[in-house]
Amino acid sequence: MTFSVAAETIAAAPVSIPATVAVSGPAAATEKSRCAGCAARSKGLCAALPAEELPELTAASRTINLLSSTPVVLEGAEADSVFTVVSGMLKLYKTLPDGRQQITGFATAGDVIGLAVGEVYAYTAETVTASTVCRAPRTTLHRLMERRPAVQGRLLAMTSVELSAAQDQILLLGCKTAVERVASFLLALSRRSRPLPDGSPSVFLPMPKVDIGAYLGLRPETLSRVLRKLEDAGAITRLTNDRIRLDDAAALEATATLAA
Amino acid sequence: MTFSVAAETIAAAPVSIPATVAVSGPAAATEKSRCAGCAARSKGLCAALPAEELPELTAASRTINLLSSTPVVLEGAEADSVFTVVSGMLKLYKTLPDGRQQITGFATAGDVIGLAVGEVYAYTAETVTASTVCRAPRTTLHRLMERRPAVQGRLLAMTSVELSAAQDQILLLGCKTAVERVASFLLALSRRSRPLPDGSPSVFLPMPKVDIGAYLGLRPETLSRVLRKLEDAGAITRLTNDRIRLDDAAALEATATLAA
DNA sequence: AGGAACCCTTGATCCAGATCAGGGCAGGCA
DNA sequence: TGCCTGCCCTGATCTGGATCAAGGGTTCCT
Repeated sequence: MTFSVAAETIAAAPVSIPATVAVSGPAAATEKSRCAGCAARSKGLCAALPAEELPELTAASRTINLLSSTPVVLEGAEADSVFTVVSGMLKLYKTLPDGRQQITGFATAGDVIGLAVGEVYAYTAETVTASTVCRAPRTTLHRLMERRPAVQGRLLAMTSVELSAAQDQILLLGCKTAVERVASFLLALSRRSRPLPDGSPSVFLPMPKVDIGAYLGLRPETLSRVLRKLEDAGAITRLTNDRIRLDDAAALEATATLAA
Repeated sequence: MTFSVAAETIAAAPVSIPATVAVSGPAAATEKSRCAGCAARSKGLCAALPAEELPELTAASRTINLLSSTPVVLEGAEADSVFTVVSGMLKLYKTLPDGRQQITGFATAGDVIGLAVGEVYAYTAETVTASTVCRAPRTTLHRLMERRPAVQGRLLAMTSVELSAAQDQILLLGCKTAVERVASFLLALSRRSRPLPDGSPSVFLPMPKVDIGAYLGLRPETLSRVLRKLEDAGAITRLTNDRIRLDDAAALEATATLAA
């Protein structure tokens, strides 16, 4: 069963899946174009859309509010929809038959989820925090791409950036030690988030430690020990469980052994 | 220094780089369109080109024959050209400051090398065997994409496939054991090569063992031990140093623990 | 308030694969 | 012909991170 069924039939959703909080689709969209006011309008694929395409997209898409730990797409399921993250955070992962999981990435506002090469999704996507996503049929995306080369160009650019990030992750997993992996991860995240009021860079880690470990190819125990070591060395401070301040970014850079 | 300089000025090439054997470009192309008869005409990006675009591409591109162990693009160098592999095999790798190398992939006929997100190449590409590649200016590719959406679509498709492969590699590096990695690698390669005359699948491994190790995140000693274990178990036979026959693909599938 | 279910952290021990070391073989060159 | 340089294989040992085990904190539910 794909999540989309649950999204549209809230009452019938199995209790094992946390309930959708709200859905707004064609029925709820009394305004001319819900997309025009969307928080993700200027991000991801939608940034490549001229205003005149919005009404059709509004008609074809649905905005879905999700609690945390809710699957959005399932690895191996028929890939009939694509999703844009409006807010929140999701984890994308692949699973081996015996249950081992590898997180391939985290998706935030503007990221597109569910693009598939073949007929089925290549990974599972699940919310880490309460999130809002926008679902559109795959066919709508294809039609938009045919009509608007800019959309295809934008998708190519986004895919290329993702590919580059995936190759960086291959380097991390294939070559780097535990400390190097964690330092690289913290620095990469800090580049995408704004610094604290006092100017020092920080990172927000809403996901459990076991997920960060599954992303970095480490066990949560190892992650915990590495963070402690970095904290003892004065490179970071753990402000709360989900917020880390980078006190010595230069030291982190040095231990991250970034690619030339 | 980028390789392109060496390619066009053979006599001036430093001796440390094995010499280019032959170059055919505008000066050598007396025929109407060299591209029309190219071995890679039906592959990769060129497959998306209508015949009427070929003369311009022929005029803008150069075919380059290379000995083995010759760099084609260098990580960090200005990304002014893109290359299509016509024949042979190249390895693509990233390097850490201390010299550790991670091979992110091997490129064969039809593969495109040198696409960059930013201004510089994200990896080094170097021939593993004697190879023929075709070089074109990045601007030519951009012009073709603007004029022919099909080219952009093909590039998007190729990039998406590469991204999917990269995510499989992330799963391999993050989760799998040494035996599982080697079994997955052999099976993946066997799917792309034709079986032996007797019908059994086989793989051709022209690259040194240390390169296969650098691709799988293993030391060559470990790779050697794993291959011996698989051979003792009757799953494979090492016919020559660079050719392995898969005697029991089902057993390999089982040990590869492929993703669901 | 009690307690159940998670997380996170730390300590002790284990092991898969890295590292170190040495020997054999094939191809290239003087 | 004989040396030399890579590459490959195998054995011995080491170690970084996994695994096993246990305690404490927080949140949510009853």
